[in-house]
This record gives sequence, structure tokens and C-alpha cells, in this order.
Amino acid sequence: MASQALPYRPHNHQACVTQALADARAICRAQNARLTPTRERVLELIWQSHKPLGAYDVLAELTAEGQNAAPPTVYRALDFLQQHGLVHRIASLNAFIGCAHAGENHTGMFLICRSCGNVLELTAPGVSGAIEGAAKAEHFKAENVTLEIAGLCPRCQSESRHD
Amino acid sequence: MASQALPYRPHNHQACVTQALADARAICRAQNARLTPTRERVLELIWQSHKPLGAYDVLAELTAEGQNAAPPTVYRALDFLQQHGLVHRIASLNAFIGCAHAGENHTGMFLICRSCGNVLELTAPGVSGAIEGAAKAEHFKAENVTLEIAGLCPRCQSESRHD
DNA sequence: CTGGAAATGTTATAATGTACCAAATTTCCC
DNA sequence: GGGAAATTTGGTACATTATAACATTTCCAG
Repeated sequence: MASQALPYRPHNHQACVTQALADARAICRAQNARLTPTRERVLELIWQSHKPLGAYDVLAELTAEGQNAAPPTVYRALDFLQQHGLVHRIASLNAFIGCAHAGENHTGMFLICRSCGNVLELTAPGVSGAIEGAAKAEHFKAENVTLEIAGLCPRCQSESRHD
Repeated sequence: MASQALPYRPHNHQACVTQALADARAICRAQNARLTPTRERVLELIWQSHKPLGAYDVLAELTAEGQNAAPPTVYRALDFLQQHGLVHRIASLNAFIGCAHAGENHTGMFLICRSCGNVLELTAPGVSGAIEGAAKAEHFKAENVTLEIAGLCPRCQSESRHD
């Protein structure tokens, strides 16, 4: 059997979260950016699954924890995390997901399962290269690439065969 | 000087619109779909510039024309047009644009100028192929690709040099 | 010409995101 | 340490985008 990417098979996800938080602290320290408690908590919430989380889902969590939070609280934290490459916004879902390649310079490519909702972030140099080439052929200066692919993840494909 | 894609240079845009409407009628006839007056008018409004139009911009136009329109009116027309491949939704802008390749089977790739707002739709087989390859390598069944590139179009690049 | 499907009208509301200003906290320079 | 400047947070209100739900009309096949 072929290997499966992390989101599509069981794993100790708490380790993902712990690692992501440690990476985030290091990155912020290196960039002289302040990973304040709210920002860190938002990052942790976003990492708690491989499914993207809406801003208002985050807000509901914070509120449930007794934090005194309003929409701008969450959006500000998310903006910060995005600017430092710690989370990505998935435009086609209006939702946010932890960046699996924080610190690395990369163009995110997201495989979004419409059945289970899990999202896998890839780095595909061939894809980035092809996109840059196509943009350059039009004399277009690419600054930001949104690449989101909806479909069925390996696990949900097999399950749907048993319907 | 290199050739420039249509949206980036002056042209008889009314001809674009006329052609798009004619194509749309043919496509709908072939698919036995009803391009009703409201649907056709929405398509025409969307085509009236190379900038994407928000659903509420369309709504405002319809209202100004005396049409008795509410949000669902517009969203329903847009859903219809999308389903028949006549318009695309640009997720990163929450806006809609006429499909430049209606009828052709294609994966849209959009070059979005952050300065002038124009959008060019491309078909780049190399890109589609690379994306499909990357998805396949993860055993992911791709169904729908969102590929939107923000940056500066040729014209706006030259203008910014004169600041 | 009629019964069912498709399309439209209409109201209300959900979901997502931002503008704005005040208060608190941190930083940094002296 | 003291105080000005910058950053971060609190909080209200509102803007924007999108959909649910149900009644009515229009279309068209038989």
C-alpha cells in the first residue's frame, strides 16, 4: 500500500500541534514578532484538527473559554498569524488552517476533501514553476497564488466504494 | 513590443459582450437550458468590464433598471450561469467574471491585477497537468481547481515605474 | 388545457468581515 | 526609573456576502 499523507491517516495529532506551536515561537522570536497569548491560543485552536476552522468557530471557542472576545479579536490574531506565515486562509471555504510549512518559503497548494473536510497542504515545485511560467508569458507579475483543489481524499474514495 | 492579452489593452469591448451573449445562447440551446431574460441580463452586466463584479453590484444595477430584484434573484442567476460554464466565481474576491472559454472544457486560471482590478482568464495546459500530477501523487481525486493569481498586470507595472 | 417541473418573488436572517475609537500594554530612548 | 511613541487589545457598531424558506408564477409536455 502506498504511503498516505498525514491528514488522511490516524496519527498522534497532539504532536502536530505541539510541534507547530514550538515552530511558531521560534519563528516569531527570529522575526522579533510578539506571539501573545491570544495569538498563540488562536494558532493552537486552528491546529487542533486538519480541517480548516472558520473565524467564528475560533471566536466561539474563545468565548466558551471565558475570553472576552469579539470578531476583531479573532481577525486580528488571524491577520498576524497569516502575515508571519503560520496559518493560511482557504478562500474557497472562508476558513483558516495551520501552515504545514511555516518558515519555508513556499506556495501553498491545498487538497480539500469535500467529504471529510480534511485539508492537505502540499509544496509542489513543478506546479509553482508552471504557474510562474504561465504568468510570465503574459508579462504578469505574480505576487500571491491561491491554489485550492476540491475533491476526494484517498480514504473517502475507498469508503465511497462501499456505499 | 510583445502582444498583450485583451483585458490589458484598449479594444472594442462591446464586441466581447456581444460575442459572449451569442455564445451563451448557443450553449444554452445545446444544453436545453433556459437563458431567461434575467439570466441573460446578469450575464451581460458581468461581461460589461474585465473586472469582476460582486453579486450586490449586479443587484444594484438590476434595481436601478427598475427590476424587482432581491439577493436571491442574483444568486440564482449566477448559480445557473456558473453551472453552465458561463461565468466564474473568483473566490479570493467574492466576485464573478464572464468565462472567456465558455463551452471549452478547461480549468480556469485567473491573473488578477491588484492595481486596476482587471482579470485575465488563461488556459494553461502545463499548469493543469502539473496540478493533476501533484494531486494524483497524493492519491487525491481532484474535482474542482481554484487557481487565482494576484499581482500586477503589464500595464500597471509600467505605470508604477513613473511614480 | 392541465398537472408537474422549473423559475421567480419576497421576507427574513445567517455568515463573514471591517471601521473606528478608546484603553491598556509594551518598547525604547533618555 | 520616567515618559513618549508604538503596538496590542477591548468593544461597539456596521458593512458585505450569502442562503433558508415558502408563496406565486410561468413554462411546457402530454
